[in-house]
Amino acid sequence: MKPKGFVRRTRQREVILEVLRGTKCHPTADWVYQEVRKEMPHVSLGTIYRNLKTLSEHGEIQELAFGATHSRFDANKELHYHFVCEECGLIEDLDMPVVEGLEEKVAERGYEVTSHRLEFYGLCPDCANNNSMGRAN
Amino acid sequence: MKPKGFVRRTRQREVILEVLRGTKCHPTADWVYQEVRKEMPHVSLGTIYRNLKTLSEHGEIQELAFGATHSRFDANKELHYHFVCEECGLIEDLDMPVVEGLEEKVAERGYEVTSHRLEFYGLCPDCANNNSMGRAN
DNA sequence: CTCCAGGTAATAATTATCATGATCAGTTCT
DNA sequence: AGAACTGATCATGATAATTATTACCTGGAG
Repeated sequence: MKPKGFVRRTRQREVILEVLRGTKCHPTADWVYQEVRKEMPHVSLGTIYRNLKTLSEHGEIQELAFGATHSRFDANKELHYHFVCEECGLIEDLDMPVVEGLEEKVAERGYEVTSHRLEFYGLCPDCANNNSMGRAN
Repeated sequence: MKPKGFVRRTRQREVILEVLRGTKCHPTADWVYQEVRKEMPHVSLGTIYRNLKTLSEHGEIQELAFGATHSRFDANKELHYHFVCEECGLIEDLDMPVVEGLEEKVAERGYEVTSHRLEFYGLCPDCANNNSMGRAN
């Protein structure tokens, strides 16, 4: 969140952004690593982590922490909400409008609000069906 | 979330719950460990983790992941929202009412919603003041 | 006789380190 | 002006180190 001076323009940064923008899923650092390697077999995992952090500090992408285990990244800079399926782990963007007036309500309590996050948990349409009839696994 | 058979009632589990219920902050596993050790110097960190997981699976506590680094736990079982200060790391419960109709809106899209999470990010009242006048650090 | 605690070893994700190589703004040469 | 040179810095790749968490196993309590 703190744009430090200048960001040098490098090939690996470009590829990482490309990869992120080219997917609708919300990949982990390792997934990005595997993808970038297809185009650039010698990238280092450290470079992936370093750039993902840099990019999110500069607001080019969002870093999301759903489980505690690993972060996920999203090239969609706009504020939007997510659904997390507790069965299959799917994470999807929700095409619902941003709830208005939320941040104002919190600001009234003395906080200086810069953003908010909203996530829903449950079963995605697929898992909901498979579960209602006899057991998926 | 899946109550498996029976939970044996042990002293360490009691102390862990006591500790969690006796704080308004949202401690990490390690913090809980330190606290429990004051009363029970021989607890194992593994026991802390095992019980925190068991307790949250049984709905006695909530497990929260704010940053990606480590989980935090909350003895408050009721649905409520949080504020995270990006300056000092403070995490606080917000005493604002649960937003109605949210989960229904998502359910209309085919999902089976069981819960949701809402978090606000920004500066807490203290940090907001220190920052507006000349620099805290 | 099952479940749980302690202790330790093992994983998994992420971050730090460090020598080498790439990138950039300015300067000189033509 | 524009091409080539230069030094300062920032980024990369490879690996080691941390950190948080989980797995394993043996013995003991309910």
